[in-house]
Amino acid sequence: MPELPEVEAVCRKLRRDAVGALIERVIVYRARSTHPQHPSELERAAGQRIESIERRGKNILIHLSGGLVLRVHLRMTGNLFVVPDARLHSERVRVCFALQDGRGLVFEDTRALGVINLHGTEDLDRVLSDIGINPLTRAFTPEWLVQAASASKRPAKLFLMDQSIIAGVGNIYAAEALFRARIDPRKPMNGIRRPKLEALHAAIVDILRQGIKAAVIAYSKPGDYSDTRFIVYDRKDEPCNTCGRKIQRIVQGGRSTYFCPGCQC
DNA sequence: TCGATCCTGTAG
DNA sequence: CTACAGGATCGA
Repeated sequence: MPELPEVEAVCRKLRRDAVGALIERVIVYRARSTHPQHPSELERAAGQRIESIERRGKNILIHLSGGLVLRVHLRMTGNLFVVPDARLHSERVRVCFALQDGRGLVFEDTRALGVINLHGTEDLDRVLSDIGINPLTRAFTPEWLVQAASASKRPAKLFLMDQSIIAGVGNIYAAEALFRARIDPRKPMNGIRRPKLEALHAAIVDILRQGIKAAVIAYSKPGDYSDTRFIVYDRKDEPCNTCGRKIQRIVQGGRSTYFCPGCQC
């Protein structure tokens, strides 16, 4: 489920629902979800108030009183939201923060690959020191991308998905941005010419912004948010909207890459 | 730079 | 049954 746009949607909802709430009790149902910390570490959040919500790439940072920060990574199937009654939630909930008003902030995660940790402000910086540029800030310019590209000979798709370069782009939006910019996902980054990189820059920003809009709407409704269709992602053997050739699926870095062999060459 | 690994669920 | 899933980390 979550790449930058979906994580951003989760954060916006939490700002509305969770900020100001007092954490009364922490219940860890699945010890490994706090890896590498011991579940008891999380219990230090009890008695603290939720002051603000921040997003760094795909990380959700919940700033608490007392200088503590909860860091949540949703990985593949995680979700984080407030339920009206802390005692009533699904069996997929790995951690529950019981709030003083009776509600619950729950970390739900079907595949249980997600992680939730508690940090002091010092070691938070250390944990996040490897995070790349925020593609939705003014620092992310075409010039920045040209520079970064010149320093990497990795295939374009893997470059985009590297969280230490650009923070937040994942498998779907990488594929979509490359299609929009008509770049072959296998092409070494340092071999892509400036006009293409400028197009890629615009595509990344556009697609993420549009993704946030869609995700905010999807997350505001109950139920299923996986009904969105994409231009190339998950469209193996379907005809390209632009040229009609069949979308191809290849594997890069152990992940599926979808692209149009006609448009992206 | 691979491949395995952490997990559960769904589609074919 | 197998393949694959919107992520990241680890060791070879």
